[in-house]
Amino acid sequence: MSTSDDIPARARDADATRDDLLAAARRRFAADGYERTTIRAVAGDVGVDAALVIRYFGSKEGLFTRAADLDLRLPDLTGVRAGDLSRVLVDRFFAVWEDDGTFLALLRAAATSEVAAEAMRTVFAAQVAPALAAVTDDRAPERAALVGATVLGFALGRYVLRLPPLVDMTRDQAQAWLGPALRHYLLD
Amino acid sequence: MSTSDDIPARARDADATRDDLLAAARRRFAADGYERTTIRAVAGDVGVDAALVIRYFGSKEGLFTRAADLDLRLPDLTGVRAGDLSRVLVDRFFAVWEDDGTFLALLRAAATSEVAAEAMRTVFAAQVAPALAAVTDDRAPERAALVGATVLGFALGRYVLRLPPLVDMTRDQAQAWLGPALRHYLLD
DNA sequence: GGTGCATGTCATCGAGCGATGACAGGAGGC
DNA sequence: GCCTCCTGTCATCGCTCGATGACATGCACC
Repeated sequence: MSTSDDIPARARDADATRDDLLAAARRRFAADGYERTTIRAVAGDVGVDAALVIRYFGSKEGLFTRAADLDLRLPDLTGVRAGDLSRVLVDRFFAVWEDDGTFLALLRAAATSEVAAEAMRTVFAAQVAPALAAVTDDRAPERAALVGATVLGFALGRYVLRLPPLVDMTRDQAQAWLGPALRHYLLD
Repeated sequence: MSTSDDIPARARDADATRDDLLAAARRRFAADGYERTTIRAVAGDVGVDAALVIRYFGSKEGLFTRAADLDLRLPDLTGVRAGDLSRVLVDRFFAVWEDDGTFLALLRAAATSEVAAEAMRTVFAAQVAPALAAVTDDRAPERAALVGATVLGFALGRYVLRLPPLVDMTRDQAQAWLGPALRHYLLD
């Protein structure tokens, strides 16, 4: 009896535990934001003691930094025809926002945390602006920022504020609405 | 000596104190977000004991609700020519965002607080959608949400994330960029 | 000029947080 | 079979926060 009803016997594998903690942290940061997310809750989700999180990531901020380390995997836009640009970008948008909580965690946290805001600026400078520079003639940083603001505004409305018209919108409808706006920012 | 070096002798005026507390709360909520704003800090800004805040507003959430009670003062758009619409809206945008911290407080808080998100939804339903319904033929809620997402995205990038290209933009430049996008959302 | 209520203060509680350091236990090397 | 790290736990600290209720103070009114 003492051996048969044990907890599923979590393997003593530090790497796996670290990955589980990062996944749980992303979910919590995305759902609750930075301040309301507690180390105890993240550890509890994984079934581990809170002190272990500190040991692995040093501090709550260290955990967040690792959990919000984010890669948009924007494709190379060189050679993509102007008419297809917005379609590619909106597709990418949904992949990033709906299949993984990382970006939502970063957005929620960025509203109140300067480190998160800085991380967001870095994403723009290192990923968005270079990708868009391949398809614009001039003012690439400005265009990238406007495209980013559009995308972030839509994500804010749909996933954070949950404005009903945006929540109910299908991907195709979003495509149809956002497409012309993105084309304007990229090409006009 | 005991009477000459007193503190400026705050008058015992409950209404004035309440107003001061609300103004201080707006500044704190706008700068720090909901969780990082403490009742003690707000009371300290006004030079008053924290217990008084509870007495006047019941709780931290009560204080926030009152501080974030917000009026966009959108003008009546009936009869405004299509070509002037976006100009009117962007002008209003800057008035709301740069002259008063209320909306910024609401945005920052909405990222992590459900009550704040609900307040934001109410602003859309009660103020933005009706105002825009006067100038659109159909799908007014959808158009209002898209206009709102545009405006919120721009504000997020400029005031919260402080993306350099958006921070450096003049009102006229913002006008020129956002205008066609807003026209698209309103009229296409 | 004293009395009573409105205004504001003080001391304190209980809870939850991040973080620390000492300890336990299992797996692998000799 | 024992020793030794690596992995994870436990007890606890120190702090801050929101909130409460008893107390002090000043103004208005009679």
